[in-house]
Amino acid sequence: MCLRLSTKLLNISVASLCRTKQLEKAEAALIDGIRLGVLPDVVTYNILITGYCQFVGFDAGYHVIHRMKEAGISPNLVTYNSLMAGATRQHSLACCLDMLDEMLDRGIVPDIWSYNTLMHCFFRMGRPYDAYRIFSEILLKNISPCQATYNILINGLCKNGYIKNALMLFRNLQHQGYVPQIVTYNILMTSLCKLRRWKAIMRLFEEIRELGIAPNAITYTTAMKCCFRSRRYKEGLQIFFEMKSRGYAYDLFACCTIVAALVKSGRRRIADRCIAHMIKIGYDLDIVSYNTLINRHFKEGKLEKAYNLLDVAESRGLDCDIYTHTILIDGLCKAGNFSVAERHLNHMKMMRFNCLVASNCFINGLCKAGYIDYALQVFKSSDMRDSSTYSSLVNSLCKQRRYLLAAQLLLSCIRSGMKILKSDQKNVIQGLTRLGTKADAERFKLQVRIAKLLHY
DNA sequence: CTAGGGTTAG
Repeated sequence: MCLRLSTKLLNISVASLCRTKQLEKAEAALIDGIRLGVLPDVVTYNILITGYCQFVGFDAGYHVIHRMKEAGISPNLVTYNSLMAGATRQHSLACCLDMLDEMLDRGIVPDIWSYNTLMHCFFRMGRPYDAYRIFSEILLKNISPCQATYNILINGLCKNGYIKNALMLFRNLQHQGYVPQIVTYNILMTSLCKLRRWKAIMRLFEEIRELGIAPNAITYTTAMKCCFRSRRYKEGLQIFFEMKSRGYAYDLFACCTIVAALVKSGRRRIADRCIAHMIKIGYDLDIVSYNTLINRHFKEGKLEKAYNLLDVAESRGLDCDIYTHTILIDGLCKAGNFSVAERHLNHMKMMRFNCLVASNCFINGLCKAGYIDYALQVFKSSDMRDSSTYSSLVNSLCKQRRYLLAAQLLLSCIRSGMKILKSDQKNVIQGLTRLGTKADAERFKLQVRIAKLLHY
């Protein structure tokens, strides 16, 4: 009895250490426990597995199974569910399926969480149809879906571009008496933010209040970000103040959101106050935080400071990600150092990063500096483009009054199935008309109309 | 124990 109680205590301590990334201390606690005669049980090992999967990787988590066997403990349902979640976190469908197989081999019957996680994995891999097949399987096997099942489904639909369907599902479920959780609202708000559906987001935000559900830190951060994205800085800051008054001390997520928004809108002094606060609290800064800070220096043209910070991040063992590289390239362009920027862009391509945004920064930078012909050359030699690539080029072509070429580019943008900005279209039409080639303007309008009909 | 938030261009 006494021993069982001790194991429970051991588990609580190991869990809190694992949650806070202190895996070495967790291992030490385990050894201390054994020395005192407190034996770890299957729960202890499951907690360790979750920790290793989260902070080291799936393989490290899976390795714990061997240690369990040495200790004479058999893995259970939770063990495999945790490993499936770990595999999903690092986008390994193969490992996730392996864990399911291994589980079945051992005669363990998968529960709703095994299916939830598998469904989540398919969604994360960009395979919504397979994910949906898992959902059907849940229903066919007569396993009761839980709240999380629907959250994963709604989130997966959103992340795979089926936001309308997700919203429809959400409303249907509500109609059937399903009470959405704050998580569900957070998921929908995040997805609508990407579509810049500010009004729809604020309606959801209101709905949360009407239903009497308490918003959490995630809800506030999301709503705040939505405001900033649609350039409603006042509203965004208001949400930030409300968040503070509700007792949500700002965490790294909120800090990064607000600092990035303040830097973007030129409010550097308030941004610095926020950064100072962030550092005072003593957060363990991660690569996203460093990216935010590095970007802040680049925006002010302080390359030296930015590079120093980059060194600090690397010396702390953090890996630069796609954002770091993109921020660097953008910063170099803003400082007029195009040759180094281009070298870095090529470096990124070699490392097989997705360079669309970085390439847009480069092209946009060239345009802004007046090197439009070079920008066009880069554009033609690359197949990475989206509507904002076209927008940058069209914008600066208009400034140089090269409206015919701008018109051509806009048309090929539409013909590739991408949307164009109304303002760009207006700009080109006005330009063509002003140049006295009214026929060109009329022809362009017609061509746009036809292209839109054919491609939307 | 599993589901939701932050950073890049326009």
